[in-house]
Amino acid sequence: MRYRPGHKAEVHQKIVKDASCRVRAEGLNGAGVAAVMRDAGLTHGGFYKHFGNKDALLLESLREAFRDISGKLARAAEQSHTEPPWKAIVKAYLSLEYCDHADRGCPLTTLAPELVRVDKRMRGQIFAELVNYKDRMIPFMPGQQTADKERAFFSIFSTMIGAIEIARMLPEPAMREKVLAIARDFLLHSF
Amino acid sequence: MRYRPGHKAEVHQKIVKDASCRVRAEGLNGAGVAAVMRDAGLTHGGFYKHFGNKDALLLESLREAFRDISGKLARAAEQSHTEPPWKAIVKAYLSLEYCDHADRGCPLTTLAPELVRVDKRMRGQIFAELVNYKDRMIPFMPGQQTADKERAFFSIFSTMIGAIEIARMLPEPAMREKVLAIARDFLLHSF
DNA sequence: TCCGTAGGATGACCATCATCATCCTACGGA
DNA sequence: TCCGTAGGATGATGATGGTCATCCTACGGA
Repeated sequence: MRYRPGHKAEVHQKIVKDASCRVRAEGLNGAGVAAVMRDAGLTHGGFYKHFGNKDALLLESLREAFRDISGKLARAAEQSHTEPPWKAIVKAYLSLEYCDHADRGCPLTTLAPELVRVDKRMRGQIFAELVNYKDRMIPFMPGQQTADKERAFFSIFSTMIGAIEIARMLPEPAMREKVLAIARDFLLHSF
Repeated sequence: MRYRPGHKAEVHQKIVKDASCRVRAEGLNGAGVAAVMRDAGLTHGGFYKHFGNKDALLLESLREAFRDISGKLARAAEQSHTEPPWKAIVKAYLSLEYCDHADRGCPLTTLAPELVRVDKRMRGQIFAELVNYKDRMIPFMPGQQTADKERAFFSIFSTMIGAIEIARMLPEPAMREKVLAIARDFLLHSF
């Protein structure tokens, strides 16, 4: 073989990671085949040696995005010893950092409305990722019983997603930070 | 002239209304020139007799969408005599009706992430629409001073937008209604 | 009656994009 | 040394979509 073993897997992972950023930064069809391959230093033609079709890449890059953000949030929650884990998650999620760098943040804040419109086959897979995300966050949520935690999850994440989306529409950092702060205060005093 | 006076204005309005539904239902590039003109019973060629370019239509259809939803919400608020107006708004916004018919609902729930990515020129115009929307809703918000009402606006609308987006990703009506109910209860007991 | 014109239709152009057939190349095994 | 092949490159194809030049048509005014 021309390349050492494992090389293809590495390239594959690089493509997926790049695509997961692109898709979060520019939307579902910001991750065109040519653009994604260029990011990886390749040309568009080799794409189909790695993926059956574009949807396959889309699904993998979404999975990567969910894995990425849920990992980051879980880490923030676990490293917080002075306050409840859910508060650490709220503070991390509603930071200017994630607001201004969509490509590192939660895919729901950039893609939720678009994900509703993909074809049914893939919507099932995406739904599974969402359930996964929720299950990964539930242990950190406030409340005693699982039902309480689940209610908290939906309330908290709804607010955070909406707040980030509104903030991103505002032209000045100070305005964005203000909206984020309002949502943070609202949530932190609500449970 | 071939048509009675006012005919062109009527057709123009019809195109804009159709586009405002299409854009909410299928995203910014679901409102292609050909599709929008077909909706109006015309062919794609006549488009440029009505609009300078596609962005002009986009802007007009967004304006129409904001006008549409803020009118509906204001009406709901004003017709509510047994409860505070903001509660009527929350119940209307978080109804299965608007959840399942994106084309009649708030453009932010379908378009917010996409609007962040349009070119800078138009982003300014869109920001103005957002401010307009807020100013139209502020009088109905809970709180004494304007600052309180503004904080309430951002908290309430963040939660509502996020809740609708999450609900729309769920495959079954019962699941969607559950998420909407959670967000409703959360908001209605928060102010 | 007939001409000018507004509103719309036809058709073409160009760009972008997903997809894929085909070609190229350099390494490992024989 | 040399051949088979995996990984990637080139380039073509068809679809879609925005844009616009040009054509068509029927009404109002003279």
